[in-house]
Amino acid sequence: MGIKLGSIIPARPVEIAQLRGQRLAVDGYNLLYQFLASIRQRDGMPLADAHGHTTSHLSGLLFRLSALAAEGLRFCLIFDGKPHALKKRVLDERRDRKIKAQAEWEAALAAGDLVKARTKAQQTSRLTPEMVAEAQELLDALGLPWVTAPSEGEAQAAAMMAAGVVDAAVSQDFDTLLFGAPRLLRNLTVSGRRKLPGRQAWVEVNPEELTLAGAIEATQLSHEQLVDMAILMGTDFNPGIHGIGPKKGLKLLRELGSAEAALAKLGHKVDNLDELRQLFLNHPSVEFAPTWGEPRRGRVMELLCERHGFSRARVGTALEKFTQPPPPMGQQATLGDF
DNA sequence: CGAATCCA
DNA sequence: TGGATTCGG
Repeated sequence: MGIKLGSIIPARPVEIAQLRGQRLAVDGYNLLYQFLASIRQRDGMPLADAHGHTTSHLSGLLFRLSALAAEGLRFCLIFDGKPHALKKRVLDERRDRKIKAQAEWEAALAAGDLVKARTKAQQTSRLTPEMVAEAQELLDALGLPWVTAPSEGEAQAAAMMAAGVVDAAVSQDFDTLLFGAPRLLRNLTVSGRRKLPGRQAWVEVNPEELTLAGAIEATQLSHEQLVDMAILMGTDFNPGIHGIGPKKGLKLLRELGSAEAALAKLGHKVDNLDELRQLFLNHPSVEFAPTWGEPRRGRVMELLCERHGFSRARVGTALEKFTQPPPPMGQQATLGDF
């Protein structure tokens, strides 16, 4: 899930139109998980085909990527590889939360509380290897490149940006910046206003851009010091110091300059400090230069329509968006322009 | 979630 | 017509 850095790192809103022509490295699990959690029916069940196989992730992937491809954005998906042994604690916690949510979902359904049921159902979301494999098959059929990282996908995306083969990383997690990605896009969706499942409430979710340079300027900390601050707060690889969040973490690093100094002052010890630092500053990655191709209509139709019962008309409309030229730059044409 | 549809 | 609601699989 990553680190809570939203309060101390500046974000600037970006328009989709400003991203035309850019190559974006998307955190694949992050994206599929969001679809799996959010594309659900009122009782909380995900979309499924006639055989009961979940299709929310495929629906989300096709319609999100086609809508953004129509705006001229190009995507490369990055999937996590083998998690580091130190991530076990986080993964175990995640699994336990899902088991608990499963029971609460069933209880809410039995009590007839559909709103609560949906919320709990979302928390049970689990991406299976089959779902990931089918999403990758869809990407192949769409002509979109993807790569599996040796370990953390966010580090792979950062390395690809450094190599100049993509222009930005797309993820909800701030960790991407700690892995050294110069530029991170969050909330990259099509529509702005989003209704909360509860009741009469909406939230604005607009795409925003964060940069490592912006984080460094705002905090007056180096990249290495930002990593030290995160280690004090707790990361996916270490539990952190109880009571240290973004505010105190920033203050400590500003005043003392390093995790060692901060730990000494707090009377705490982190045995594997250097190993933790290296996980962010020198994470393994592979060389990968993405290339983009045309969608193979037959393959997409076979996968989505024949195998999973998607509407041929809806899939056809989505496919056209990959080949249609993007609208011209600048403000949208209105009737007044004619 | 995005697309399609509904309706003041 | 566009904001709210429902559908999709």
